Amino acid sequence: MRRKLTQRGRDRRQQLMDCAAELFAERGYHPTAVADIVDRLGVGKGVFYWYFSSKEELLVEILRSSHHDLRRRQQVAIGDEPDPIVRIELGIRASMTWFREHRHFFNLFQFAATEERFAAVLRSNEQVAIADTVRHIKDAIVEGRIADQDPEVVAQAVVGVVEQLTRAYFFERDEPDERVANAAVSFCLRGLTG
Amino acid sequence: MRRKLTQRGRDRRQQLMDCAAELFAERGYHPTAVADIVDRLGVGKGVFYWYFSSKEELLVEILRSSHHDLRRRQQVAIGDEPDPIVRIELGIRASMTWFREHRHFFNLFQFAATEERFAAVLRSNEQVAIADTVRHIKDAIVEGRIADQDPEVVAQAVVGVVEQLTRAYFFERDEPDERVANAAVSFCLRGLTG
Amino acid sequence: MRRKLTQRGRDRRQQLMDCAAELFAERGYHPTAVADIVDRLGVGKGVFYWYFSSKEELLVEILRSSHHDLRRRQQVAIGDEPDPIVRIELGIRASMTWFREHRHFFNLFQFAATEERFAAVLRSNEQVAIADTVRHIKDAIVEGRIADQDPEVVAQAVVGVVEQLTRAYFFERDEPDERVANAAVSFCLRGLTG
Amino acid sequence: MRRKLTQRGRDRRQQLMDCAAELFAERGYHPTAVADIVDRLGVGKGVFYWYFSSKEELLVEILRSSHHDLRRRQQVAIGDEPDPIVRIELGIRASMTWFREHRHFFNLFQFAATEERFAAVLRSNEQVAIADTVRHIKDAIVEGRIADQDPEVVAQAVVGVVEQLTRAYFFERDEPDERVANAAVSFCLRGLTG
DNA sequence: CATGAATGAGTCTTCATTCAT
DNA sequence: CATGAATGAAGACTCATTCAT
Repeated sequence: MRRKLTQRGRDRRQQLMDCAAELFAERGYHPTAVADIVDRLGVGKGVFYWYFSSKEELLVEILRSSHHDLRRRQQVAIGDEPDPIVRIELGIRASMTWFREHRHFFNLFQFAATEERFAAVLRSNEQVAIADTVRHIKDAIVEGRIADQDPEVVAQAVVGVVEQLTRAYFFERDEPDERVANAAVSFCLRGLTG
Repeated sequence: MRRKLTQRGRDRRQQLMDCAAELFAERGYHPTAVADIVDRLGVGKGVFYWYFSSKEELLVEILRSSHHDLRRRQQVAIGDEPDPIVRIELGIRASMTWFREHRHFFNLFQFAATEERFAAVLRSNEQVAIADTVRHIKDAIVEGRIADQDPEVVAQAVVGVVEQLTRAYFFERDEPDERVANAAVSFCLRGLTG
Repeated sequence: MRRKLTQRGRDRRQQLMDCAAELFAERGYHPTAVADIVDRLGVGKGVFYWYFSSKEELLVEILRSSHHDLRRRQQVAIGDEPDPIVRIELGIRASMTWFREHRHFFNLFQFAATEERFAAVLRSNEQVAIADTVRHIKDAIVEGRIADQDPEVVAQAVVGVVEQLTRAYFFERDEPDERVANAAVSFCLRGLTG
Repeated sequence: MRRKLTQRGRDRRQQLMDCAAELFAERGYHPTAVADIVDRLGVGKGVFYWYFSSKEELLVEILRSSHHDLRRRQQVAIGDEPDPIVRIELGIRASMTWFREHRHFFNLFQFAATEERFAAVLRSNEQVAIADTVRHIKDAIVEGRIADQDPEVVAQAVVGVVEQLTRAYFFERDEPDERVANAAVSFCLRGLTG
């Protein structure tokens, strides 16, 4: 399903992905029919299959591209900050901000984790995310800023905190950013440094 | 669909729930057909609809009953331990052990969170779990064992750490219990106490 | 798709096959939708998939079972006739009679030959038919009734004559049996004996 | 859809027909999409509809033009041979050679016979072929070379033998020409002459 | 002439649910 | 209680055909 696309083609493809991501997040992947997606865009069903070979492929693409986007955001936020602890903090805040602006992806990732064919994509995304954090943690250990511990395990713990607080406070209720982000940062940093 | 069941009836019902939970966890809720469930048990479709009024109700029941079971396990583990910090630790360890033995529920909870009709059940489950932890945290704050902070936020953080580490190390790889549980406990306690 | 069927079930299955065979023969396999078949029987679409796992499987079953039927007819006609030449003649006449009564299968076989997945079934059917004829021819050769020649090749020639005359005179026009059957028999016997 | 075509246009058109004939023969008419045809030639869909008004028309054209080709071959082979029996023999051999070199058409003719809209074309083709043979047979009867019999019926029989042997030995197995062609000829001539 | 894009009716197939026996 | 059978709406996907560029 690699096709040479004109600009118009690339735009359409993106429209489909955006629209689908929203619907998937709202109603769930399975309850959303391909017809729902194309109807919302006001195009024929054929359009969908011109750009994606299946509904499954579509979700995989969404998963991949959104992860790219999140990661780009983190890297921008971190810039070339020299202090590893601060880098972790900036990463946490950037992630929370991104999720708040893209809440639909949160649900989508959650769902993707539950079916093997999608979970595989998710795992490869998560590996990248963990590796990024691990790098900062290792730096911090080397600099003696935090205790010597398995960097991967604590990286996972940090991810867990961020995801849970994001879900609990941003989506289910509608809390102001700051307080929760601060709490996440301080819990994690204390967890890391002891 | 409240029926008076004989003992045999209650057993059948439980069989259906167990079997369905496994299948749902393996393949996902939607990809699992009612036919798959009854086929695995070698019974007719009528049996299913004798005990449950719909596939949806079945999942709701599974969600409720498994949460009950998890909570019972936590309470047994905690017993009447007087130290709130220790109670938190025991709760964390009990949860991780339970999930390790019931990994299929993990996936199931994850999925349930993604469709509103099930998410409601999950939220009410989670509220209970958070409330339990919050109680210990408040006690610890009162006793001056940990800093004064929003107990609910940190309770959520604890849940996030437990879930993420469980998923990452128990299911995706196959790590020995102890090391990960220890890491979870120490990260959380440091996060709490600073 | 092996299912234990009640008598009612077996009847339904047969109804579906008969009805489908007619439609396939009239309009062609592809142009006939599964919906056309079940509509004609006045049943729901699910019924079809209760008995056959796919439209493809249905045609394969039709092919197999109709060939069985034709062969049974030949065997009945031949009985225990001792003269191999007469056996060949009886076989030719029985085949032509059967085809005349089941003209729809003729078309169906013809179509089946054009798509590999069905052609395979057809080939295995045809092998049986050829083997039957070959047996009589060999007997005739042994008895010195016909010249020594490759029995399989002439068996194929006989089949070709029968099929072509059947098609040309029974279906496209509507000739009285006798004359054409006689012509087929005499052409073939002369072809065999020289 | 009669267009004045440049030389380049005529070539394109022929390319499309050749390519389509191959695909139709390999996979069948219905399973072959117009997209498959143009893809194989590396052109856009517009090209196809420039030269043919529909997929159906394309097959009809293929049928017609291939029959023309086969007939031309027979006429060349027969030349001005004076002996009608030899003319029949030469016709049989030419047909078998042509089919061997154009096996894809064999399948195609077979399919075309199964759907009325194409069968009509085929019938008119076949009438011509039968008429050709009938002419030779009549000549042979007049010359007293073969018995007086319905020339059309035996012409059909001859066609049947040729087609069946061609299919059975040239396509399904891969026999050397000569032996099978000889067998066809001698079976037919014996069938004719008695 | 040619292409990428679009259309949308039509196809096969699935599945939650119901029901006669 | 249990089963084999049936229902039919709904879903994913296809494809002949058309059209703007």
